[in-house]
Order: sequence, then C-alpha cells, then structure tokens
Amino acid sequence: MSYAEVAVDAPAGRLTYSYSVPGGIDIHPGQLAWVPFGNRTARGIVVSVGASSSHEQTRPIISVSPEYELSKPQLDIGAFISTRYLSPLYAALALFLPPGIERTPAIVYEPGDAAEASISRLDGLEAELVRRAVQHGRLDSRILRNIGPEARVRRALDSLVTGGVLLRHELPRERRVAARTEVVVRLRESGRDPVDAATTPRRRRSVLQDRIVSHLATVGGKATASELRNAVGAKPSVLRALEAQGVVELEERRVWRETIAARVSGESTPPVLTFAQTQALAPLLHSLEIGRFSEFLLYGVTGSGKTELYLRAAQAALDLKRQVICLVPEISLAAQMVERFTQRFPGRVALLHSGLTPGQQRDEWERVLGGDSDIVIGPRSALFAPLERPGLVILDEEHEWTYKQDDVVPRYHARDVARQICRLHEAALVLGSATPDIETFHRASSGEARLLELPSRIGPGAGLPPVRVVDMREELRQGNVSLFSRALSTAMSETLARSEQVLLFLNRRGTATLVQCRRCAYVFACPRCSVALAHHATRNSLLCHRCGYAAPVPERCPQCRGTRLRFVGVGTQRVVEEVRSLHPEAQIIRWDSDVPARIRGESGLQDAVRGGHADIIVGTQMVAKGHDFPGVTLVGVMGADVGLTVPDYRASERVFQLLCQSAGRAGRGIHPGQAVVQTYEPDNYVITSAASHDYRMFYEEEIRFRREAYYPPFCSMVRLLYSHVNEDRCRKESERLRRELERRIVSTDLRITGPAPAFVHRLRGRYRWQLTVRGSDPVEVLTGLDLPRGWIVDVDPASVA
DNA sequence: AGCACGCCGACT
DNA sequence: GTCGGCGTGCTC
Repeated sequence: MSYAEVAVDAPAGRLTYSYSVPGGIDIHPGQLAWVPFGNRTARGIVVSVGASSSHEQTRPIISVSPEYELSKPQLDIGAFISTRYLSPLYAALALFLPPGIERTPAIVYEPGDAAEASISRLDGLEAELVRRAVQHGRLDSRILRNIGPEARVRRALDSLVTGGVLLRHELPRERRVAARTEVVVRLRESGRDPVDAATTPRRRRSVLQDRIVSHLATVGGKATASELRNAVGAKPSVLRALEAQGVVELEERRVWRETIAARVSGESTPPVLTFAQTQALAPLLHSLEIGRFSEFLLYGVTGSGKTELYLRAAQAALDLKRQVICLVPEISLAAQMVERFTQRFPGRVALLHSGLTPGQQRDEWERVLGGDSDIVIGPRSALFAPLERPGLVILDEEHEWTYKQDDVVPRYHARDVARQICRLHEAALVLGSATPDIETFHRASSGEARLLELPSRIGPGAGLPPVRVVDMREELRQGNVSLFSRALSTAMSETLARSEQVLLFLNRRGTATLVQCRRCAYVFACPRCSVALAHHATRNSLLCHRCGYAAPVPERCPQCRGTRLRFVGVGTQRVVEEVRSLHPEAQIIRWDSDVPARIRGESGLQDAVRGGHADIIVGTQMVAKGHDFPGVTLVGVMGADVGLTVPDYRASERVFQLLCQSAGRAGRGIHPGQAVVQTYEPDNYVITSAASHDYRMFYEEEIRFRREAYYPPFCSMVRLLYSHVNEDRCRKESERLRRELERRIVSTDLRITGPAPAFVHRLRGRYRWQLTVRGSDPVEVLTGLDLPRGWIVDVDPASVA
C-alpha cells in the first residue's frame, strides 16, 4: 500500500493530509487530485508519496486529474511561499494551476427509489424539483438554473436530500473552457492535378460538392471549414461525404484565441545604444551568459531607455534557449509593454492576466506551456506561468506596491517570489525604477543587488521639468484662502492662454482625518508615536491609530496657541468647482475613482483628454501613473504633503514617488513643462528632494529614519489584523494575542507594537484592531501558531496603516 | 469552506 | 422548558 501527502483546498492552515492510494493508480508529487474531505470532495495537490502515512486513518484518493501537474521547481516555490507568508500550502501551490481549472466538483442530484411516489405529498417547489429529477434522470446546475430563487432552491434540495428523496453526488470535473479547433479541408491530389479534379466532375457528385471542390481549387487546394461555409455554404456533413469519397482530407487543428499581442504591427530593429545603456547592459549580459543567479537594480528616470535594456537582456536570454518573464504593476500598463516586446520578438509574446476572456487565458497559458511563447508579460500572477526554465525575470516599476498581494492568501510580494524563482533557475532578476523602493536601493547599496544606472532622458524634452515649491502658509498670511497659490494661478492662466493643457493632481490619502492649526500648520500628533492623530467626528476625539492613544479635540494649538483649527481633506469635486469659477471658459475633466470604471477603461483617460479637448484635468493618484499626455505642460500638485501624515512608515516613500511621477507628467511632448507643488511643509525632505528630482538625497534621509526607528530594511515586519463586529472583542482578542506572543518570544530582537485600531478602523460592519511584530525573523514566532478565526496575517505588509 | 457541537439569551 | 445565534474545532 502506498500513501500520499496531499495539500487540500481547505482554508484552515494545515500543510497536508494523508490519503491512501488505491492499487492501480500511478501517483507522484505534483499531480492534481480529488480527495474526500469531511463530507465533501475537494481539490488537492500531491506533494509527496511514500510507503507509510503520517496519520493512522486514511481514506483513499478519489481520482487523479490528467490536465496538468506541477513540476518539482513549482512545488518548491509553492513551499517557499507557504512558509514565508504563513499561508496554507494549497493556496500557495494553486498559484501555478492552469487558468480555468475547476476547483470544486460538479454537484448533481439523482432521484432516490421513492422519488416518484413522494411527489404528491411535497409542496410546490420541492415537487417541481423531484419531477424534473425524474424527467431528466438527474438534476445538474444547468437544469437548476432558472427554477427559482437560489437560496430557496438550495434549501429545498437540502431537505429532499435529508429526506432521502434525492441523492447528492459530487462529480470531479476539470476544465471550464474547451480548446478551440478548426477543420482544415484539403483537396486530395490522388495522382491528378487538383484543377483537373475540379473541372472534371465525377459521377454522383452534388452541386454543393462541386462548388466546394471548385472553390478549393481556386484558393490553392486548402481552406478551413468555416471559410468554405462562408464562401459556398459548405456543411460539415457534405465535407464528411467528400472525405469518404476520397476527394478531400479533413484535419482538425488547434487555433489560439488572440490577445492584443496579435494586433501589434510593425517590427523594431534594435537602436544604437547610448554610452550609459551600453555600460549598464554589459554586466547583465555577462551574468546571463554564465547562467548564475544575479539581481540587478536598473535605476533610471522615465524615458531614460530602460525598456530597450529589457529587450536586449531578453534577446540574450532567448538566444540561450531560456524564457523571459516581464511583470508590470497593473493590467492597464501591460499593453505598452506587449507592444514593445512584440515589435522586437513577433509571435513569441504571451499576455497573461485576469482581464482576458477565459478562452484567451487558457490559450495564452497553453502557448507558454507548449513552448510557442517564450516571453510572458503580465501583472504579478504572470510569475506563475508554466515556463520550463526562465532565464530572466523583469519587474518594471519595481517600487509599485501593487506587486504585493494583500487582499487574499497567499499575501506574497512578487519581487521576493521572483527572486526565489531566479535563485532556483539560476536566472537574472532585473528590477527597474526611476524611484526605487527603499529596500531595493538598500540591497543595491549593500551589494546584494548590482546597481545599473541610466542617468538622463533620451531624445526631445530631455531633462526633467523645473519644479516650483509654494509655501501655502505664506499664501494664507498674504490673505489668499483659495485652493490655488498665486504661482499656480498665474501659471494656469498662462498655460491656458498658450492653448496647452494643465494637470491638477490631488493627493487625497487621509481625507478629513487630521487636524491642523491654520496659523502655524502644526499637526496634532501622538506623543508616543509621532504620527498624526486621526479625528473621529463621532466621538469628537483624536486617536492614534498606531498605539491606541486617545485625547479630546483641543481648543488651542499647543505650539502657537492659535484657536483656528482646520480638518484637512479636499476632494476633486471642490477643486473642479474652484477652477470653474476661475476659468469658466475652460474644458475641465475630473478623473478619480468616482468616475465609473466602464468609462475609465483601458485607454479611457487618453481618449477623454484627446476627444474631449480638455484644457484642465483634475485627478487623484490615478492620473499620475503610466499615462503620457504630450499636451500637458503644467502640473499642479495640490496638498503635496497630505500623505505624509498617514501613520505608516512608508508614508514618505509613497509621497516621494507620487510627487516624482506627477511632476514627470509635465512636458513629455515638444513644449517644455513645469510643475508647481503646493505644500504646508516646504522644508520637508520629501518635498525638497522630489522638487529637485534628487532620489539619492531622499534615500539618504529615509534610510537614516528607517535605521533609527527600526523599520525595514533593518527588520522584517508582520502585520496581524483582527476584525470582528464587536469592538470590545477586537481589543480583548488582540491583547490576548499580544500576551501569547510575548510568552513565545525567545530571541531578543523582537518588538511588538499595539494592539491599536487599524487606520481603516471599521470596514463592512467589522471593527479592526492590529498588532505588528518586527525583528530579524518575526515569521519564526508565528510559525505553527494556531490563530482563531478573524485574524489576517500579512508578512512584509505593503502598508501598516 | 461547511458542518456539528455547545454555550448563552429570548421566547412560546 | 426550547429555539437559535454565535464561537470553536475538525476534516487525512
């Protein structure tokens, strides 16, 4: 007897369950299986096979799926993710499953022996269900679709099953979408010229058959069945008849559903590299050639030629018969990357993301599996494409926090998983950014990654736009209470007069939550945590979202004794109103999350700006990313420092990145651009370094703060978030966990913070409290810890606010 | 996830 | 007295 350890699709965090293997089944690690789990049939992935089991009682595996199996490297990466991010093993391994594979069995109901006889004593819905079950021999999801309200049907079925009238079965199933095929019809020569066969009709051939044969002859003897149907009305039955007569051959062929990659036109030839590009490329090519793991930070501003280096490195990897993964921060940015790669490597690029149709997803994935595509582009999930031996993994805009999955398990960071994949396959990891993540730049500084630098923009509009920083306190002192400084106001008028476009960018994080003195700009902060206190209007109090400190809303500013306080928070709507009153003739477009997603769409903003002849665009961080507006020559950043007060150790980093990106939107076309940054903290290093486009200055300040305050990269961090409808319970449970963790601590460098209410204090009717654990290896204390329901564990969280 | 069990408060 | 909401433990 042999036994299998199986990672089962069950939310509770155990690693594997043991099953016996029925004789005759050939089983090995990586296979997908169906296993009995409690009273249901669940998906499982076999992780090991042996002669004995780790559990006394075992039930047999139901079946093994033929569709796909995970490779050894994939099993290893899955195990890595599960351990590192404290996630169930199945969830980690499932990242590698083919798109559209079924994760639950089909449920069918068969009539029991007494079904027909019991119809008369049942009520309407139940009787109807049994009647249909008898009529069709069974009930499946298709028959049940339009029978009544879902919940009521379910309840009725449950009671019929309990009463023994119906029998419930769970049937394993595999694929949701079928492969698309087409039939190719070929005229057989049979020793004769095809034209001859077409012109000398044989006996007993119908008119339709003749038309098919002559059409085939005119198109070179070969056509698909659907072409023939459109051209001459050929029916499948007629084609089969012709095949039987030996006139044609039919061949079924797989066709791939296409994505935007198929519509890319033009081919690009490699341009001559600049000196800086050549310098940066050399070590990358060298490491690809020797085929050892190496990590690179490609640091260069937008427009400095990073993508060309990605393409060169990809070429080198492909020449070595290895594959390439190129990740982008979000789906909407994939299109540009697909275009660049497809123009250089036509027909070899696969695009993988959840926005494709299920059929497209399946086909792209299988083109990768079969080796038809050796370049994969997509968001973080593209990391799990079925590649034999990746040689190069690229993360474009590596600092983007979308690379961290934080809504569902496993809460992995694509950068860390990519690094692990590269280690395993001895591949090169290339992280590209104009404003690298502090942790990444630190890796480059310490030698863990190699820094490749592209110092300047190439081509027209080279050089970054000048940035003017405006002190809004001074504006106030001068009696300007408008949202716009005089500098921005003047610049707007001048820009509009030149018929150029203005982009007003509103940093809106932390709306209306903090309290500031109107006179000296003092922000009420927690005495223990030095972060802004959040204003809770319902309780009329100030609360620290990090440590739980609470205070009543004060009457006076403790710094200047001023009595005029303001509650910070301005929406795009307000900005639009004020712009309209200043420039009633201007066309204004508002662009934020209130704009319906269907309008925002793929290139929605680009179209809106061009089609709507917008003069002024007002938006939130959404407009700062990826979009290229050649007509914009003025960028106004409103409330540049708002994000700085968010109680998160990465608040500065986020604001810096956002400011650099926003300012970079100006002057991307032929006309020179400028940016105006409005702030209450003109001397803050985040503002000054962003205004002078000085990443290194920002980095030096920021890394000093991280070191002194003990934050990553000088420690690792885990966020523990508990949510419950009852707030008191939240507090008590998080206090209990803190005590439990303190008991478990053996190493000395661990620090626990909290419990405190989370920044998002209440979400969907549930309160949220949190703890953070910092140290050289905080995961260690949490491994094997059984947490009650309601806890979310987030290792290396994108945000602790 | 889904289910069974057991605990408390709100009713016939 | 019981019904039922909710917390907890278990599934190889």
